[in-house]
Amino acid sequence: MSELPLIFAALSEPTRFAIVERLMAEGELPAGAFLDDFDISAPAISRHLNVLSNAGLVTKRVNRQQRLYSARPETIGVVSAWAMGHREFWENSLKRLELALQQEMERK
Amino acid sequence: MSELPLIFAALSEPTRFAIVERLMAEGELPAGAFLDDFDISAPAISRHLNVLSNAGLVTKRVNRQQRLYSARPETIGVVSAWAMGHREFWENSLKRLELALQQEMERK
DNA sequence: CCGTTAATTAACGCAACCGTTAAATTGCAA
DNA sequence: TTGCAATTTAACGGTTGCGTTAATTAACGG
Repeated sequence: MSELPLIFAALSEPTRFAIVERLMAEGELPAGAFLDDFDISAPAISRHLNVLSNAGLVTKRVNRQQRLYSARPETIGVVSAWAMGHREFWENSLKRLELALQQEMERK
Repeated sequence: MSELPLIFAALSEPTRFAIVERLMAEGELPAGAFLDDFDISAPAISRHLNVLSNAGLVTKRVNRQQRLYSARPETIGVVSAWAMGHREFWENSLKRLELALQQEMERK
């Protein structure tokens, strides 16, 4: 029984993906902080945050009128652990990918 | 422009996730190889393989009557690279997770 | 050729997903 | 208590996703 499909489902929605990225970069933020990032209503944001919470990707903390959300490192770690578990499968390809990127950088 | 949500969407479906896992473990397999793994029809399998192909997770090769599918290391590498790009965010948590797992193993 | 095997495409139904607006909840502040 | 601010819940509608069966394509084997 793997929770990965649930995690992937939560991250498959571009708005939710962006929310998680921002939370990882900036740390704890109130729900309202995402209203300016996307052209969707507050209820839509709220539901996205709830989906992320159900997948274990964020936690909620109440402070005064605000609901403060944070990304959960453990769950991002689960994704990482899955990828690392298949490292032998993709590592050669990734080396080539990194090399290509590096050469691309140097060429500029 | 990130292709990650598309990749995550493809992996969010348990059947597709299992298909990718098997292809990574066993290498190239014909479409029919997955018929016994799940309780769904051949057309359903075919559509799942097409979704995986559109996300860049598998490639198709024709040989006689068979369509042989393989997992694409580069795309798994993209997921890995994303997780590694946020390593500083989750690494401490992952260490604790590994430690807990290790202690769990030793306790048995 | 003919029948079988392997797989896909077509057509359809149902459930889930994601958006909206309106209403409800909760805390704060005048 | 009145009202505002922050967020969620309720109710509804359109689109997408995933399954089915039936039909089609393509290649092989007698």
